[in-house]
Amino acid sequence: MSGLRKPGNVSHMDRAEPQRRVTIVDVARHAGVSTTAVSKVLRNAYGASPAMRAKVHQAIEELGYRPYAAARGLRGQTYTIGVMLPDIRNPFFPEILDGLTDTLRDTDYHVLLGPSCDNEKDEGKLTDAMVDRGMDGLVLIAPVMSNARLERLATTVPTVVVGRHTRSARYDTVTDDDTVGAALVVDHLADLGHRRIAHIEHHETDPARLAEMPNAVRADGYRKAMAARGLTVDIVSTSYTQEGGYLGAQQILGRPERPTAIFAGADIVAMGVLTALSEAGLSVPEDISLAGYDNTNVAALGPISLTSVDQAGHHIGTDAARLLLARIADRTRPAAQIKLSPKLVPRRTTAPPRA
Amino acid sequence: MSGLRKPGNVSHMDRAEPQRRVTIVDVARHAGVSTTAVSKVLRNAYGASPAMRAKVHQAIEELGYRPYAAARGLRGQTYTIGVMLPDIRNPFFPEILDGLTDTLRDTDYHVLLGPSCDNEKDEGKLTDAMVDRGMDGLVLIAPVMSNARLERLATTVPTVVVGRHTRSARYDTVTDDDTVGAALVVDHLADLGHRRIAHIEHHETDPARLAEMPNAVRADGYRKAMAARGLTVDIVSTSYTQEGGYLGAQQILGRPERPTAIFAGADIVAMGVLTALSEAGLSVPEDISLAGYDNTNVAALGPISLTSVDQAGHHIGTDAARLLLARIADRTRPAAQIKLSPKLVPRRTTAPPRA
DNA sequence: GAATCTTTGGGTAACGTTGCCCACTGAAGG
DNA sequence: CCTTCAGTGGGCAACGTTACCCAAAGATTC
Repeated sequence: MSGLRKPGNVSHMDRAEPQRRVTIVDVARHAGVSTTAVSKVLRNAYGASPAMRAKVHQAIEELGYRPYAAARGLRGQTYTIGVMLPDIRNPFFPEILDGLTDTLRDTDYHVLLGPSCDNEKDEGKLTDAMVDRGMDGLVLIAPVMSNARLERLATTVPTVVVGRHTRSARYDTVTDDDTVGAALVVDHLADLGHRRIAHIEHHETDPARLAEMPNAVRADGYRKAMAARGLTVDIVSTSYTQEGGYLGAQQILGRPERPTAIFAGADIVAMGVLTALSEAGLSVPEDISLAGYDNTNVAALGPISLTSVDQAGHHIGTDAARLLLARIADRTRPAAQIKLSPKLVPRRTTAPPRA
Repeated sequence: MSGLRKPGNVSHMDRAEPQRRVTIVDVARHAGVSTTAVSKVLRNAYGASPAMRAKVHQAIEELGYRPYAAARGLRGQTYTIGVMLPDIRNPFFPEILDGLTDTLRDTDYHVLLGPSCDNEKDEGKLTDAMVDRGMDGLVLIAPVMSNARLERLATTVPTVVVGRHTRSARYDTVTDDDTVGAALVVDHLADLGHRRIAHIEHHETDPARLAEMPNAVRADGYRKAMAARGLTVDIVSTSYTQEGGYLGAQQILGRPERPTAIFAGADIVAMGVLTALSEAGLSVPEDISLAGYDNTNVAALGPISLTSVDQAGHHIGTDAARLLLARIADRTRPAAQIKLSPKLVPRRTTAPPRA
């Protein structure tokens, strides 16, 4: 009525909810072809001529069309990878995540992360939620759920398990040799002259998981390495968190005979230990040596400079992504087990014990 | 053939892909009612008698039915909340996340997190992906995208913006007063006797964002507080990462006249600063004072004991969740702006300058 | 006792996409 | 000239769920 209309992008900003989503039907109409044709172009399936492809691509461009993943899900694919991890605060996991996203960046897949879940119930809820959302593949980092459940899950959706020392025909695994890693630390400390080396582990009671979870295997590696050196095992069970480290250290310091070195099962645990030691007025490594595990960024921090074990998180992530893509492409392929080797990174928190 | 069959849960473990998902149709048949009825019970909608509810619930139980969120998405709801954050390594964000998940725990909603995205392009991809997956609501933490895009996004899907100092009729916001927070630090240092106080900020050039992004507002608060004290502003621009802190500190130390205090715009930045200082053989706070921002767990760590500014991340998270739920329930409700106040937490990294 | 509500239940058409099929064309092969 | 076939395009029925209807029956009102 009142003069010329502007191309419409102004008016739609002022209305409450004017925009209906652009669908494949709109694209088809705009390009003057069938929806089937558009779908074929989208999935670059067989049966679309170059001319057709061009027409459709132009229409997609002009309309700003994006396929609706929720609808695709109903047909079987959502182009979504779900990642589950035990604790978002543990700085080791971002490394793995970076490896995953770097590898997945130039595929059609998107990565979505669940919030931290450190127990079987939360894991169940999260994996259910991911399956219910039609995710195409799952990466489970150090899951604690039962093997039966893991098998069942992997039968439902392509799955890669990271960190847990299991072997299954249904899912692939990427692990780092935690037995060797623990031995690296024990040997390092023993070589420095330490005899009383305590270990703070993440508590684990389930007999099945005792042989499988990275924390349990690490503790077992410690046990074996200590035994091989003829040293007495001294384990405190808390959790792989900063608080776990703090409490574990307090427990250790409360004893009549204090160890000369502490091997924390994870860097984040070592952080808590540092707080407890500092509160107790003990200095590292003069009064007590400390080693962590994971070689996270924090370990390299100047004032901390924590001796740790590197397990190449980024590499773990890229391997996991590759395995998952392969499994999505062919669900019947034989399951692969990738096992990586850890390296010791000595820093300033470990030194010979005071004479 | 060979003896009795076990109740079937063994055999299905051995086949490749036997399980078809239990659908609403199966439940309806099993309960002897219509699918409509089941749907009503699921959504506890009007028009289902108590007897009917009981029957359906029992069938759901017996069949182990879970609604397929991907299919629900096609009808409008996925019961999924998407969270976008700039950097998963920044220990401040897990606090917000905990607040979110705690509040959402006993609702039907699930939280899914995008991988870190620190630039406009990644943000665009992630938010598109979330919209395409039919998410019911989005929480954007310190997004850098343009205001126009933010408006458009919020028109498409219920959105809460955290940290960014914008006001819009389309989305709610939760922010902390960064101007005050910066002043708290400057005043604290100035009161201790410091005159040369440098600030490491997250680089920001876009004029629109200069007034909106928490980092920019923090820098501006620093500027104003310094001016109010008659002190000379000294800003180094890097990023809110550990590396940014490291590089920023190196830049500061390379100058002819060294400041007596550094105000890092985030705790994670302060961590990098600590490394650089330690490498330069400088001790904190004897040679130089250091303050961070966010009061993360690491700041409280014994050997670090970083003076910082607390902005109650958990509280921010619960507020954001509540606002989002309210907006999902009523998309036309007036937009709310919640502004929280920061508190200074003095620790051992700040002290009077050497005389 | 007729008219009007309220309660309870179900039928059905979407939502946006894809995979299976079939139809048509023109070229190659006998 | 008739068959075969690859290439190209489209019709259509799902996928699992929900919202909008309408129908039947019982309860209430005048």
